[in-house]
Amino acid sequence: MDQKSISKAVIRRLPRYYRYLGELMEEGVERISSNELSEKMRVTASQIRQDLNNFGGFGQQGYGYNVPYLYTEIGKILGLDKTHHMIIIGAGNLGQALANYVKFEKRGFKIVGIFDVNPVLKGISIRGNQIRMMDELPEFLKEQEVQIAALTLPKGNAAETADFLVQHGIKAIWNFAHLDLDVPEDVIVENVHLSESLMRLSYNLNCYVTEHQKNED
Amino acid sequence: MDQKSISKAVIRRLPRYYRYLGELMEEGVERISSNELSEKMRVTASQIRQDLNNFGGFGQQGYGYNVPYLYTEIGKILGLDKTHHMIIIGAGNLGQALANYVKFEKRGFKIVGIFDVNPVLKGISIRGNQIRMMDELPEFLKEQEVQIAALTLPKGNAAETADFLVQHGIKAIWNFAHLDLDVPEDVIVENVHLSESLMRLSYNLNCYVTEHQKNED
DNA sequence: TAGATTGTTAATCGATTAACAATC
DNA sequence: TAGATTGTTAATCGATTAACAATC
Repeated sequence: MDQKSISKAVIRRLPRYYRYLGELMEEGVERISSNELSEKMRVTASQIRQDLNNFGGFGQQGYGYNVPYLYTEIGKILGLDKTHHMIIIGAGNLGQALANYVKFEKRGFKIVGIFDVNPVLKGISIRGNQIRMMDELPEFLKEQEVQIAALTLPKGNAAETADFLVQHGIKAIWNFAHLDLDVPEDVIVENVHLSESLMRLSYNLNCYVTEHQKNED
Repeated sequence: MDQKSISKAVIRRLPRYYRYLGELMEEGVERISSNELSEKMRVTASQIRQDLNNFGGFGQQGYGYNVPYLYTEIGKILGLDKTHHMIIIGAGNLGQALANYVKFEKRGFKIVGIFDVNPVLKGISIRGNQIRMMDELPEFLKEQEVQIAALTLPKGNAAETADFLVQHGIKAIWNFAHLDLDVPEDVIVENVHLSESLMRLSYNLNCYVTEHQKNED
């Protein structure tokens, strides 16, 4: 499976397919055609068929797609059939919010540790995980297998901390800090830049107002 | 200014330009060429020039771009020169994390209210904002001008609450709930789907492992 | 002026959509 | 079998990159 060659645009859409199929399953829907799904999701049926066929023929001519089967298969593609161990670096508000977020665990993302540099936070328990100090991290990573580190730190310490994580074997960083991390090629970074998202919202708000005013002139 | 015709890909990149220009300003850099910036940001110089020229000629032949000027102009395009009033709907962990996030206010996003349905939370103060009950919202929106509502609710109540917000005049929703909102055309929705982001990370992790194993065979 | 670098047009590349033959 | 719907190829559309004339 040469998954590497699949375009980012397709990957971006996969979790959304997964979500809609999950909902259909909850509704007890057994099968769906690309056409029906296209109406629900407001994308073209063509795109759905193209996207799915990157990974193999999940459908059947004259029938459509079997919902539970397709759901499971997309889950496998996304690696949701495996358990991933995750640590959270930075036990501020956002870090704690992530740590409290129950649903991740349902999808196989298990939070096994929370770290911070602030001694005031030491030992505070969040859903069974006591906050640890950063200097315990190297030892911790020797004992535990951890695939993912969520980085919820102020910009100032983030670059340095990311280096530290990489040095100690972390291969994937879920980056909430407002900077682009510079990591080796084999380390995966997924960015969540909340402030950029908010700026895009603001841009569109701006647009609407100007368009609106224009029409009134 | 027919901003409506500018592609989403360009808008997605604008906040990143803004961030880099801000950093350059802090470093005291006065001017930068598209070439220098392209090396820093790891995009093509051509793309930078194309992107910026969607909004007008900010540069000067033979000189490049004036950093503070360009920073200000992109800020204006993104609407960061205006103050936006924001309310947070859902005072759970994520809602509280957003409410505590100081930096938004620096960019002109002022949190003026936090709402929840859980009476236990009533009156708790977060950075000067007491958590209010949802039934106070209509009154509140009559008195205050609010542009943006951040929706940090469980999926179950989100659709209904979004309708409620729209009915009471909210024109932009920053949606953290794991569903696609169905709103009138003139209402802006900006989605932050954390679980989808995590799935993309997981996909790439998966990929790397398989590629890696393949090479070892 | 000469050199540098933009703004902008043209060429390329990739992603989306349309069409239809294959097949359940 | 006939109807439905996929998988897949071809056509279109849009976004990115390259090239270069304009100009500071």
